[in-house]
Amino acid sequence: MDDFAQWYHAVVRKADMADESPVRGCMIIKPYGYALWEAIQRGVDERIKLTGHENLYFPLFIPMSFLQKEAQHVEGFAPELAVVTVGGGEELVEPLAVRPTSETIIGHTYAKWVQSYRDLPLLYNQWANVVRWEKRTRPFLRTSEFLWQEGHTVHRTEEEAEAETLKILDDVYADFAEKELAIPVIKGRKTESEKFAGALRSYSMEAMMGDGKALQAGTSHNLGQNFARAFDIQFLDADGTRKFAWTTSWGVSTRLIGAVIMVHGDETGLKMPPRVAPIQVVIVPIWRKDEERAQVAAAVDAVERDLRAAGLRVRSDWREQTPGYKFNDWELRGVPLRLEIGPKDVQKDQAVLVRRDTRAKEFVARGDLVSRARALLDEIQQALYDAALAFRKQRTYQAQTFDELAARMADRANLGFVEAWWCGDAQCEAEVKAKTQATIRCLPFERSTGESSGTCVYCGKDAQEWAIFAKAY
RNA sequence: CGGGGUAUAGCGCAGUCUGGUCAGCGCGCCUGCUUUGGGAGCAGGAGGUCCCCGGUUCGAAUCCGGGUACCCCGACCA
Repeated sequence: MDDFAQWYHAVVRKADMADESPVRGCMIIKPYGYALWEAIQRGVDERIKLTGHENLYFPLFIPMSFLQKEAQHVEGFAPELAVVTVGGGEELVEPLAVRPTSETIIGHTYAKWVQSYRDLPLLYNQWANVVRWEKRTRPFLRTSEFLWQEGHTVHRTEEEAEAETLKILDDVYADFAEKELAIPVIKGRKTESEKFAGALRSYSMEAMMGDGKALQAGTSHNLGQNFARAFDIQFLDADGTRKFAWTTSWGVSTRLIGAVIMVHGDETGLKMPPRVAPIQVVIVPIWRKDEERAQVAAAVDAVERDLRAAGLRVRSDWREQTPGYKFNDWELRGVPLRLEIGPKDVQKDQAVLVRRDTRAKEFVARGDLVSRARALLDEIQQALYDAALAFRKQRTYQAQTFDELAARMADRANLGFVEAWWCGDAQCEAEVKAKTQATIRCLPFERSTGESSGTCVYCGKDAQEWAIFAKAY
């Protein structure tokens, strides 16, 4: 794991998650990777709906003029736009941008849908692909085209919009990341320089990867009235006056797949969190002679049926390779539980269960298999979370001075998060970034300090902001 | 967009300096037999625009010129 970047690429390829595409910066998501994405979609979509939102779909193409209506927004996205100028062999009167995100086209439409305070709130979400022309890409972490969901809501008051923004971060994103992906996250507010182009305030959940770098795993933005003003989203309030609405937007993407890989993986390969694992239990049959194969096959079929009936995602591997090959192969793919059945097991009416995370092996009586498998999957889910949290704690430091901060960021082998006071000045933030490559990932809601103020890690002046500095993906 | 590097079989590479048995190796793939509780063995086999264009030469993967693509480092990254 010395070269984390190399390890990451190798795992993505060997675990059969993705393939390279003929188009620069784009990727082909293969079935095993896409199955993980589908599990992510299920978990996130369920929570989005439980919090009162509905799905809809907006077009891929956005008139260029729309993007230009919000000054900061266009400034933020202009460099990475893909633009269509020809359609049907003819030059377009107005070029169409391939959506980098849909605030503008949705804002344009919401202006028509919102007339009265009785129309509010509007709580919609879409699952879509977006395109951002990136200079440097990495599978799942940053690709020119990626899949995501983007929620876009409209509210009557600032308080309501703020509450929505935070609810998504807490009840949808962080809840999903921690309970399903077994990834502990730090929730917090983005600084002015790190916030979404056009937002009033941005919030994010940050996770620590296996190399100590931070990954923004989900963001939620209170857009204030910026887009409402740009697109004229107004409503007649109960008091008879016309007011600009308050909007929010929020998203998680296929980047979460990269997070799963980088948080849980080890020298052997992936470790899929059981709750989202495309395959939770893989059955490897073992036999020598033909009559053994027949007996083993009967046992495997019966076990497979039972596990499936219990709601588990199971696959039996009848490929011609040797058992040893299959063990390694499924460990590389991160399947949480392996179940072996051979002639000896058939005779004893048992099976062998092996955990991917600890490789602990146990013999389980045929009748106890389902309950034992379930229990082990729960244990693995918890163990992955615990290990990730322990790692993050071990790699989280505090710094009083810039020298301490810089030293931490220079220590590659022990890279991690550094917590420190910050005066709030963007200049200090920029200087730290220029000198150490570390950025303020967020101003965490939960502070690991009892003090309410201190001195800025860079300039030494009075500081009220407790910040998390880290190198980021 | 700056600095460096690479391009030869599906993947990873050798060969290039010094032009001529250099179209090669490992893995993978196909066929057969033997195997199978931690990455099997043997035998046979398929697979190439040596990135592209042009030049030098009797002869170019190899030398020269131009182009393209990709990788690494930096800058950028809502």
